[in-house]
Amino acid sequence: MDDNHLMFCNGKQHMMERFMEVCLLLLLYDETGYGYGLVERLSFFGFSEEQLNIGSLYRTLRKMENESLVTSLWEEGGQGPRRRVYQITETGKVELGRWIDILKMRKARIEKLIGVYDSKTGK
Amino acid sequence: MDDNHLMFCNGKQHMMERFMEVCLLLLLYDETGYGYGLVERLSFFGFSEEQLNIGSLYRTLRKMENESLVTSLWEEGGQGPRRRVYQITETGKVELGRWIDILKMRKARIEKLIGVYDSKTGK
DNA sequence: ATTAATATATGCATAATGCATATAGATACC
DNA sequence: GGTATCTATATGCATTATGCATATATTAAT
Repeated sequence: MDDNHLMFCNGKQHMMERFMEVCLLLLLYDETGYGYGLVERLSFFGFSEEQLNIGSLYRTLRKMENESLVTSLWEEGGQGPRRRVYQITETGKVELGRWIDILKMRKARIEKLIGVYDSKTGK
Repeated sequence: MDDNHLMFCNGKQHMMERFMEVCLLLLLYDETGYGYGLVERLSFFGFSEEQLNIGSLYRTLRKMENESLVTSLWEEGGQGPRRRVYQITETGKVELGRWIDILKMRKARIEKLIGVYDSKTGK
């Protein structure tokens, strides 16, 4: 069972975009980024480039801007198509901190569940 | 910040029902259960009884039955209103095993993300 | 010219999910 | 006997999440 398959259960994908949001906040924490370029940087967090839904990525970024977690501006004078460059806000950093707390709790709950599973299946 | 609050970010709740599904499969792994009674047993996995959406619980159980992960029958001769009692299927046990794999990977990704956060914020 | 790569964005359908509400039997209490 | 409460299951509605397909435009390569 490869990593890609592990993101699925019952033929459906689950809960990628919200985790993506946290990864994006973290990637933007200390440097700016633009949609297409963030694809590569997201792969570090387990989003394979083939599997990643680029439409979701753009929509997530715009939604985050709408919630004032990031700001964006069109890059000046680069070659190639224009890039919308995103920067995290203070609100975004606070939100990231909240997400970290949530993820720590979620991790604890997962560990608890796995512990029960192992005890029931004798592993 | 209490546990309840930790389930929220930006005023919205996230991703409870799918995790609930895995908890339900695990709770039904070695004994049967019915909706209302499972509320209490779910609290072990961090679902507080006040906060838990009972409507979601029933819908999740019916959906799981629809997917052949569990079967149900009306309990015979108990006192009080009738109970729809659920039992896990072999399919459900296989599905639970798949979910455990997914949760292990998700846990690893969370740990990775927290590691990066800590390194960026100097904790 | 045509194709491919880079780059951003929207439309549509389905699933997830909180909140409110409906239904109904059993029990307690006055 | 009537009423409130607890137990128990279920549905309707609105919003959000999310995959898939598609549209648009610039630049580079052939």
